[in-house]
Amino acid sequence: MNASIYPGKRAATRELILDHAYALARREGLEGLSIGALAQDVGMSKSGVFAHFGSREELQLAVLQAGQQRFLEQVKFPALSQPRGLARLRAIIGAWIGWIRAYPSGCVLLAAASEYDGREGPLHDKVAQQQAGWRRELVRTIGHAVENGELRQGAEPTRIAFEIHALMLGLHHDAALFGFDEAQGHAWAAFERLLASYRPQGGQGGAP
Amino acid sequence: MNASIYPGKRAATRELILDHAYALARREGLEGLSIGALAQDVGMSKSGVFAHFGSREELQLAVLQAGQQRFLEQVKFPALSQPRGLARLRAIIGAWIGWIRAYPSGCVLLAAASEYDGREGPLHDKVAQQQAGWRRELVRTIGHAVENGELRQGAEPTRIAFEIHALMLGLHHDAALFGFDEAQGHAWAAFERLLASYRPQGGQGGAP
DNA sequence: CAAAAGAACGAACGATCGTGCTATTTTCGT
DNA sequence: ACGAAAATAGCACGATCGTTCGTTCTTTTG
Repeated sequence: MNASIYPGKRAATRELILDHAYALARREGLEGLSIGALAQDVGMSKSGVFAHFGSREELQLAVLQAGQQRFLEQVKFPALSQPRGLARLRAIIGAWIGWIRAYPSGCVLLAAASEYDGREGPLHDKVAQQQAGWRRELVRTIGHAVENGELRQGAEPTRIAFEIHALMLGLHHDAALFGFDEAQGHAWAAFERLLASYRPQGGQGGAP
Repeated sequence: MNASIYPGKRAATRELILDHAYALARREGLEGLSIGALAQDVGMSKSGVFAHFGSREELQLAVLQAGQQRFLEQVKFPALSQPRGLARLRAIIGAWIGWIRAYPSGCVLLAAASEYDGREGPLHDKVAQQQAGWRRELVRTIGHAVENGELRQGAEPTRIAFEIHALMLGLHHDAALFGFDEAQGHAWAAFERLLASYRPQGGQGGAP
């Protein structure tokens, strides 16, 4: 009998390997991820693991891809149920904070951004593309909020996206080093203050 | 004849090694710093380099210490010529931004924070202590600004320090991935908007 | 200038790294 | 159930890792 469905064994064990690889990379970083340790963690031979990716770099790229998919599934997609604009932005931030709490030892994608920002090669390119893509998503949602009149006319979505992303970096940093709870309070308050200062009619700052 | 002064040869070559180690760690991260590569870079033998530190971990700790000293010399000490409060805070931020521009491939201390925040051991402790110490400095200077009446009474220095630190993390992130110039513009504007929203009488947000 | 002290070298260690190969086992269509 | 095909294991390779040890060169001291 053949109870297995489409994915087949190859894709299934590949997913299994990537699960373990993702967990390992969370602790050791993408650059600290070794095939030997991974194989032992999965319970396979080195060559068995290796054969699924063909090179260490391909494995690392696959981990990055898997991480991105998880991030989008946990942070972006749920927020799509909210109407475009401020509500969706709030949903994204909430889910993003939840994502950071779920991985207290650090987010693989962010760690990779820090590891590869100064080098060149496929890993750098992948990381840069991921970060740029996510930033674009943020900018688009903020743009919708401006179009809706939920944020002041003339507010620069690019600038606001930078500030929001910075807050999440700060939360990630503080949560890992000083504890999540206090950092979360700071981040939420800062986010609300940020929105307040970009509200229509109110607030200050921005272009002179 | 003995023209050499106090430091002696030992301390001198130790400094030389740390110079190269710091530069290497900037590219490869503290965890990617290997004694062999370092020795080749300095022009010494592996064992010669090794003898100066006794272990790789001690070398890494020494690099962290050297990085901290450079950071304080370039960012903190020059700002001490400014009067306590907002002026000194502005000087710190300016110098900090200059520090980030000077190391476009990434700051060793920040990279180390990202590398070791999820582990345990002496390196984690050192990184955590450094970050906590610097945060305390920020909080103190912001506290002076509040005492001076330059920031609104009741403003939480801890919270403001979180936001400012987050902005610098955002600048560091964006500068490395998307280019310094645009990121610098965002960071400066965000910093000024942040100060504006915490000014006495004006602004909004904060405690109800 | 000789003797003591310090610094750097060179070789070697066991371990692990990523990556090829060749068997062996497992899966799957027929 | 059997044979083709895919998946995994086993082994070996050169390289590099951190570390140790004994030797050699350089500096400082009496």
